[in-house]
Amino acid sequence: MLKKQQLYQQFKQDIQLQHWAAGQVLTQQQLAQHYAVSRIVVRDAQQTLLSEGWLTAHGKAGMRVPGFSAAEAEELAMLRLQLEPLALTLAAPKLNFSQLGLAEDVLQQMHCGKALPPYQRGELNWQFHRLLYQPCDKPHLLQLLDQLHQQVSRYLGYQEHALDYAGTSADEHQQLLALLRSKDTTAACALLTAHISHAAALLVQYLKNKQDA
Amino acid sequence: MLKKQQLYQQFKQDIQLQHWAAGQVLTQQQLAQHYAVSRIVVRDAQQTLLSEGWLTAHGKAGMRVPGFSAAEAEELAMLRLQLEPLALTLAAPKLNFSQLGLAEDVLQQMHCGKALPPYQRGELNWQFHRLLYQPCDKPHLLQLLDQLHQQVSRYLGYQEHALDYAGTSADEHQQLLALLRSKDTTAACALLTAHISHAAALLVQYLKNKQDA
DNA sequence: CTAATTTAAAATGTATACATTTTTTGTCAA
DNA sequence: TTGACAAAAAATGTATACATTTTAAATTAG
Repeated sequence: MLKKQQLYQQFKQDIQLQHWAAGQVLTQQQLAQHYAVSRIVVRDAQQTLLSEGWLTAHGKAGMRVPGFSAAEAEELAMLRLQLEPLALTLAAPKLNFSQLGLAEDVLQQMHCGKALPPYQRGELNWQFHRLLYQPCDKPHLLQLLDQLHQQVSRYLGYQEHALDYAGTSADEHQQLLALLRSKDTTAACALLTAHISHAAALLVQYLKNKQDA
Repeated sequence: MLKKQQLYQQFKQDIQLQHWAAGQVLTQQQLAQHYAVSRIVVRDAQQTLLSEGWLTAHGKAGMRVPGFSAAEAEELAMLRLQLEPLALTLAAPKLNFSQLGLAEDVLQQMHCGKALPPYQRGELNWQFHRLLYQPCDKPHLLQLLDQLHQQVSRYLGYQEHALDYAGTSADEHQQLLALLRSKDTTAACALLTAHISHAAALLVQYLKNKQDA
């Protein structure tokens, strides 16, 4: 596999697991040495991670590991609420049973085996949602959603530790599939909206508490 | 100035002016030679342009200059309509007169001097809108909008040649400012929606005609 | 002691050279 | 002729070396 991609994944995962502290400033050389690759490889991965929000620019030299805030979590939820129901509305009429089957497979992977690491859980969760939106056939919309979920997944470490949300989330996912199978697009979108709001509210609440302490 | 940024701007502009034909496949070496820089510089610019949609991937080697389609123009308009009124709603209450003044300055630059090249006209147009949205204080929303307008600006060459829209557009911009000055957020959003729809409809119509011919 | 300027160190930008992968070309057998 | 396979060409990935820019430190003037 390409070193650039290896580093990209490893580094992203390390940020999510908070092996690099929020606020810390990192240099290309530091990372090149730490991960035992040349600076070129770091530069390539860096640019991608910057554009995806896993890193933020820090003056002209260095990149900063971004922190977490309730305000940001709230904004991301707002944007999801603005775009995901739209995607589902467009996609629902075109969803066939084989696609719903794929989504169900992902769901099973997600909830049967216990104790998945956060990055894997987040990956599967987005795979599930993505499969439902895919048939909307709007590449730019799907790309924006991919980006948003990159951001959201930064917070998944928190959700994992703080919230006992897995059970409710599983139920909501199953209900969503049932509504889509019965072609009740309106109800599916309403449920999706509630699903996103619910998850976001818990996360925001947790972050606010943590902020006070 | 950094060569990477020089190349980034020059190349983007060349694509917009269709000096590189849509569908054409370009290699790093080709571009490095053509623009007289090293491949490293091309790689850096390439990655940015890929993530912004000015180029698309083409297998494992080479990058393709993307084409234009009515469907894509329609999708971009849909996304603008979904996000820009939201941004304006959030920003309008916080807009002060000095900010509105800045916007008016941009408008003057845009419509007084005649015959601006397309990339400059597009830049100013987005500067105007961006100034109005800025106070919403939602970095991710603003970032998504920046991206969307990168895409839209790819089409600006067409708008320039095909549509005699400048007059109407100028009027709508002035009206929008007036409504914002009088703190009529609702009306401003309605006008913004009409403004985006109007411009998009003309562009889509033009592209559909061209597609038939 | 503060602030400004100079100097050294460190970090990033860029070019070149080499390695690996991918694409194309050409050959041969069915 | 067609298709599979092998070899050559071309393109991208990666490392190293050097240039430029940026940051930090040190020095000196006020």
